[in-house]
Amino acid sequence: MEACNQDEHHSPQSVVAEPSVQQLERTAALFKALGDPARLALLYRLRQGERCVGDLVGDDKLSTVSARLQTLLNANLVTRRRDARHLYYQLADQHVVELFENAIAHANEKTLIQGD
Amino acid sequence: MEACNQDEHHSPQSVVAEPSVQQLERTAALFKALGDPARLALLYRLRQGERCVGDLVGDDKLSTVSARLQTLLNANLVTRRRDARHLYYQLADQHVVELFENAIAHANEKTLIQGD
DNA sequence: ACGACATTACATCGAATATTGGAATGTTGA
DNA sequence: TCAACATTCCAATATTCGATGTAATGTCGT
Repeated sequence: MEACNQDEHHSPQSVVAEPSVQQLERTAALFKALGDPARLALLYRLRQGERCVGDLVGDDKLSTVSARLQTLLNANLVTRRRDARHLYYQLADQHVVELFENAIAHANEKTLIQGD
Repeated sequence: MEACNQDEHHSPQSVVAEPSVQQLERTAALFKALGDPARLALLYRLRQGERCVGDLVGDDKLSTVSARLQTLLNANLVTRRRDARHLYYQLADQHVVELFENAIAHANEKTLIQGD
């Protein structure tokens, strides 16, 4: 069995320094939260500014949207503040937008061949 | 009910131009594939160069690792080439590394408070 | 073509996750 | 404090996902 070591370049560029198990888990959790079209759509709408839950309810149930926002909140992708009876959600930071756009770019790039 | 439009800044910066449903789905699929510690660990190991499946089997079953690689392949995160009986997997592009590192950075940044 | 080996494909099962209705919580204005 | 409203919490159900054993595929050397 074992017999195909390649070991090409020991690139010391782009150093992340051995991600720990915890780091991997956190990062995976972050990606997992991003891994749903409905949640991505929410994030996208939040790019235009903060919104309260009621504003974000489309055809979905309120509790559904609330749960999605909760997921994004747990992943630190959004923050929220209360104003009167409303809870306003907002993107956590510009970082998120970048991740988002990078991913869309990558996703498009890699699927050009297969036509849209 | 409906009554809390905010509409802050119509930021024309960072333009992704209305992601279509398909784009959202693809992007979500990409993130979903990244949303697992074991798969991230595989990607991390592939940063050092291409590896065949046998080399990547740790304590896990071969079929398990193969399935993970398949998931990454479907998401266009890795490519593979055949050499004799071995299939060598490789990161699809530098894009992937960037996404990965951005995410780790974000994940760390956002959890500093809670101690490691 | 045959036997050995590397890897994938399929089917299954248990675990994790999403959706949703309804009850509970918190906030406001009177 | 009470009524109305915005949102979350909880529990049940439905769906999706990951790990894995086994069968199948593909490749090599002879």
